[in-house]
Amino acid sequence: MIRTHDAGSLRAEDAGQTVTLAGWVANRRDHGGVAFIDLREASGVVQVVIRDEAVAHQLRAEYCLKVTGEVTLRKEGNQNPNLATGDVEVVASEVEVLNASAPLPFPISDAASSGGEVGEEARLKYRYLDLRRTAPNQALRLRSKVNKAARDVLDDHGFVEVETPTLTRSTPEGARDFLVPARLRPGSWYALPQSPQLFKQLLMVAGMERYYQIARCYRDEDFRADRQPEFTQLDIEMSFVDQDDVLAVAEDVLAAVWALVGHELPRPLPRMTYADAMARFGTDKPDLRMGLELVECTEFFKDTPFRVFQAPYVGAVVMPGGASQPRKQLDAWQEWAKQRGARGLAYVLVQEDGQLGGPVAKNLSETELAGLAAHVGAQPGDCVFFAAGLPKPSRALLGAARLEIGRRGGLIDEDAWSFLWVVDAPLFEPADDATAAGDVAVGAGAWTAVHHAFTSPQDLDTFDQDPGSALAWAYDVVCNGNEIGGGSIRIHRQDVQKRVFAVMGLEEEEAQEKFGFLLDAFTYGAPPHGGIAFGWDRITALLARTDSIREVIAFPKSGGGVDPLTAAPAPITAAQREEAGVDAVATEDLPDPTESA
RNA sequence: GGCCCCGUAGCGCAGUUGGUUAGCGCGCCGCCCUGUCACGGCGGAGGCCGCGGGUUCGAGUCCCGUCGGGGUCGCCA
Repeated sequence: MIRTHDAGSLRAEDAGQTVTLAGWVANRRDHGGVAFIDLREASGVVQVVIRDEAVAHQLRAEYCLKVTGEVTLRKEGNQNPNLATGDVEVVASEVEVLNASAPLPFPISDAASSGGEVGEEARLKYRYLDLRRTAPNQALRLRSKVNKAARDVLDDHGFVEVETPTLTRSTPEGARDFLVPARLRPGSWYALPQSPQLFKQLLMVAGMERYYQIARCYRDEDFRADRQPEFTQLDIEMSFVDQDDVLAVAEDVLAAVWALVGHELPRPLPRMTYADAMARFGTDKPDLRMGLELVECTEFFKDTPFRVFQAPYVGAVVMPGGASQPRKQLDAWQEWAKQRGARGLAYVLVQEDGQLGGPVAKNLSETELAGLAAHVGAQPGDCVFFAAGLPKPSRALLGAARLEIGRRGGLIDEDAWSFLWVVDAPLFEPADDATAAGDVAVGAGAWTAVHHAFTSPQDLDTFDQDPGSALAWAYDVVCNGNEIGGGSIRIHRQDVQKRVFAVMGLEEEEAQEKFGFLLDAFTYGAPPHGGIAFGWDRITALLARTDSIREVIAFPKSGGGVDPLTAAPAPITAAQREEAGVDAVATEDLPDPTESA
């Protein structure tokens, strides 16, 4: 090693030692005859005193230096309490410039960051400089610790870490695949895995019994703040388990990683059924850092004269203190609702005298006016928002309104951690729901899998008699309103799998074509198994207290899937096209799985 | 794909109702400075106002288009 000591480790008791340090110039204060350098490296910062003006004068920010000198106690009054090393300084006897630095595109030193936050575009283009800065650097170090914590837990539980292919076969489920041309088989393509789902099930057939992997996954979809084209899951699968076993291991992992930020997970984590979550919070990932539940009003309005409320579902959410909003703000709520695809957001204002105001009130009956505030739990001064129509979209709107109310009203405790399991998810949803929404429905039947096609029904005897109300052994874990993991107990019996495919209208031949290798594997004594996958980027972002997963990814991509640093993706040469076989004409077109008869 | 916001010096931003030479802070360059730690002082350089078109006597400013970035809805089993 070039250095003998870590700069950030020097303390008063090191005084008198001669040390050699190596690091970067974080800051320089040149006084002519004496100059001070804040030398920064991974362990921290220490002040270096340089008395040779000729040496000090040429130094600039982010020069990479080797410094030899004596650790000395700072004179009384010269200590810097803001620095861990603030009681000492290193008086340089020799300074070697290991490498000079060009002028920086943006400030790196924390002290120099007075000119405001650096834009993300600039940061990502020079990510290697961005990562020299304290906060981004710490985020990656945290991620490393998170990985280790999870590995330690799983290792203790006898898990085997297995790597699965990233060049694999396109399967028709889920998102759009990233495709890679196969040079040796012109016209054929690999797909990058959307998750290791099929492989981890094969590993259960293979007798690994307990598998995990910090797995990179690829989905070619439009981006969001919480989405990258490549992202990471902590993927887990276990044999001979039921739901409680998987949940227990998952809680062990979560407890270990949250312990890194000093939070003790309340175990066991609370559980809520999917139906409950939807009814009470309008979402399958409720944020329980605030109260304020949706109130079911369908029954209350069953004889209503108000046409809008003569609907299969009417629900409400109360905005505390919302009655005093100016008209302009109430109009803004309408705009907000319209942007989410709703017609609007009906509201009633509970005046201080208990009378109901707002445009909706005059459409309601005497009885309704009399009982409404009590039914929804509104106090004088509150505003009550309503949604009416089909249950699912209406609840979704109210659920979103609930969160918006929480944000605007500061009702969310930003320091809190709220975890819960959402269990008992439905096995199927109506396929036209999914297709109407643009989903790629697997199979041509009336039903499509909510989780995925290999998720086990809870009741193996009756699930196909009434698919709409069949429950699955499927579970999601939610933290502060984010789905941070989800999984299921899988189907391990071929007859059950066939019946599930049948409900989804998937012909046997078609199923064989698409998942034949998995179905074949299951014929050889596949064990009962199940697992879970955690959204590792989101979990790390939560732990780092940052909103964007880009902050915890070393080299993230920006909006259009572009890496601002390497400028990938990039055009290829004609020779590359030719060699890769990109333009090879397929001998026969495969049928489009989205076009169903 | 829809909607919203943002593109002005290396970075962060201001720029009035359309008006003459586009500013501020930080950074950068030069000189000075022996106890600073957001050091300080003096001087200086640096702009196709994202790009293209239009309106106008005149556009950073208004209009249309386009590109890039961020957010959001759709989408993401």
